Amino acid sequence: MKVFRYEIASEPVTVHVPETTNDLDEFWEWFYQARGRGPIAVDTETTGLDVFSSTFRLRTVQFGDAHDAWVLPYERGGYFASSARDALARARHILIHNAPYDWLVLDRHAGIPLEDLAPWTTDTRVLAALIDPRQPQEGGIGTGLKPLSAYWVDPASPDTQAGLTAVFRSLGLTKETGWAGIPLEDPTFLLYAGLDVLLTARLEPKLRRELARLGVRPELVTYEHEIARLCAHMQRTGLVLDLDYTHQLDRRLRDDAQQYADQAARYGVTNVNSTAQLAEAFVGMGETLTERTDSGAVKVDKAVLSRLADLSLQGEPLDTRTPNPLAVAVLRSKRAGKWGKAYARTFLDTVDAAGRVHPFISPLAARTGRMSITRPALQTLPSSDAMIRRCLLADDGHVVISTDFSAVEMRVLAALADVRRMKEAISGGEDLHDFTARLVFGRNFTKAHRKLAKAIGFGKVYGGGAQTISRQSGAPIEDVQRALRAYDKLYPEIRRAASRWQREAFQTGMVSISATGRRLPLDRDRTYAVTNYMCQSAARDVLGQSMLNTESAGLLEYCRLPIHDELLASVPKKEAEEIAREFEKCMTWPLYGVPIEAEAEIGGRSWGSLYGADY
DNA sequence: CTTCTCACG
DNA sequence: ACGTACGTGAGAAGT
Repeated sequence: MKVFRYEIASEPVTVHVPETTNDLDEFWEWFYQARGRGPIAVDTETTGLDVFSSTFRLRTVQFGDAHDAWVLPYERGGYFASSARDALARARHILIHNAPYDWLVLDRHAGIPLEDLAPWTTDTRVLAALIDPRQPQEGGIGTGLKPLSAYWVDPASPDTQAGLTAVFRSLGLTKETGWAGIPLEDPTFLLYAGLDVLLTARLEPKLRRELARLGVRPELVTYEHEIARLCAHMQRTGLVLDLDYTHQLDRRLRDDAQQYADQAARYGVTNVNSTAQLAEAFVGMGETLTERTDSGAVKVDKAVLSRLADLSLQGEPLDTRTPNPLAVAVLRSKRAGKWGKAYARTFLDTVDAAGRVHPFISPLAARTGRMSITRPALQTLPSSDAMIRRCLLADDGHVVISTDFSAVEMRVLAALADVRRMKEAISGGEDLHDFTARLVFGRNFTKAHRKLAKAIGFGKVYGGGAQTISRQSGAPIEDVQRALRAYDKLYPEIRRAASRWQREAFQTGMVSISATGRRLPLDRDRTYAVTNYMCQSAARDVLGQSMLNTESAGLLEYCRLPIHDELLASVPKKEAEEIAREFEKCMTWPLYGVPIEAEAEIGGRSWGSLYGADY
């Protein structure tokens, strides 16, 4: 047995590393005693983050409480691996920091199903995010184990990740190769592996106490763990990648980017992504660039380039001037380059051996509680063109279904601010922006009137003023100001609620979301954003509740991605109609008496089929 | 590491 | 006193 002694918060702690079968008997003795005393912290060390790649390996599984950690060398197999598996199966209450990752590691590489582990897990990262969702750069503690431990457990707690990176370097390894390459006997590796569970075990009671002190409802904590499990479930399922098409697309985009870069080079631009070079070249061609960025540099973005290229932002010819050929080439090269690299290439880089991509779905990523999806960022695929979404497919024999909420943030606003006439309009089934336009501009309102009514609705939800609404919608500022006054008269509850919320936020530095009891920190100099925090966060919880409804209805196996106001699914072709109605039912329910409604769209085999692609 | 740009809801 | 559009992830350049 290897034994390391260390000190956390002035208390001695011990890290045990079993080396023989006899050592494992000692582990089991500790395990049963510890299980009787309370929860057991669990962590894993692995070869990397790419859980679904064929080269991924599970190296160690750690167990611990506040004083003892046990690092089981899973990689050695045999009794070491089976002990880790048995202990996980017999644990009653498990603490994990960032559980979705370890759930999926243990599910895929230790044969412990997510379904068996998740119900027994408390995720300290979830607890921390409910206390303060802000990242360090936003003034929060962050949700990493290191900063949380430093704040709640021991200011001197070691940065185990940074410490290991140093060890990697001394062994001639890098941050990328270190996790796979470091010998299983390395003392720093083993010590730090043990410290992570000791810190997690000590973090949990502190976070629990703080949640109680803040009055956070236990139901919210439970709800967030359920949502985390559903997200992990979707991540495990993943989406089928059309490999042939994606390879072809990857090549085509690379060729396009190169071809248009070559065109740009004829005008002296060697790098289409260099705004400085572009600015210089355009000035040399006699163009005038007036816009500046925040830091005072010449702004050369898509809007500027499109104007020079005589194109609308959607890429349609405007016929207002002679198109600048450099601007046209740069727009095309940049788009092809980015779409190729960020999407097509990332799909191919992350696809597993079975041909599926498994994006990281982070259930509590944004400070409003919104979920985020990374690697690949499937929430941000281009929607103006089906070419990228066309890469992703429903399962064999399935079709895609996308079920969207209808104007969910406006409905949430109507519910939270109790907006009488808005609620009447929604309940009456009338299109909300039509309704608003009719009451503000009269019976014969035009399309432009509806557009302005919609823009004002957005302005309310985002906390914007007349100037921004005017800029965004293109309507003259006077018209916007007049319409805003009429809007406030029509829906007086919005302004009243907004100032009430702002006052609260200013006094407490906090926004509290009534539906779930979530609390969000808001800077005192940004209280204008309070309405957005309310709407965005409550809408996220509407999606969360709807996801739980889909599980209750037996639809979880079909769910693929949550996209803020939409659930993407893959369902058997023959049952698509029926299942689509089921999804709509799960996502249609009243929030404080306001109907939240959703509409399902059935596509073909590829996600792109919902965006105009044939297949 | 910061800035700029661009994709989404 | 006044008004402020919100929230993300990601690539590339430049410091």
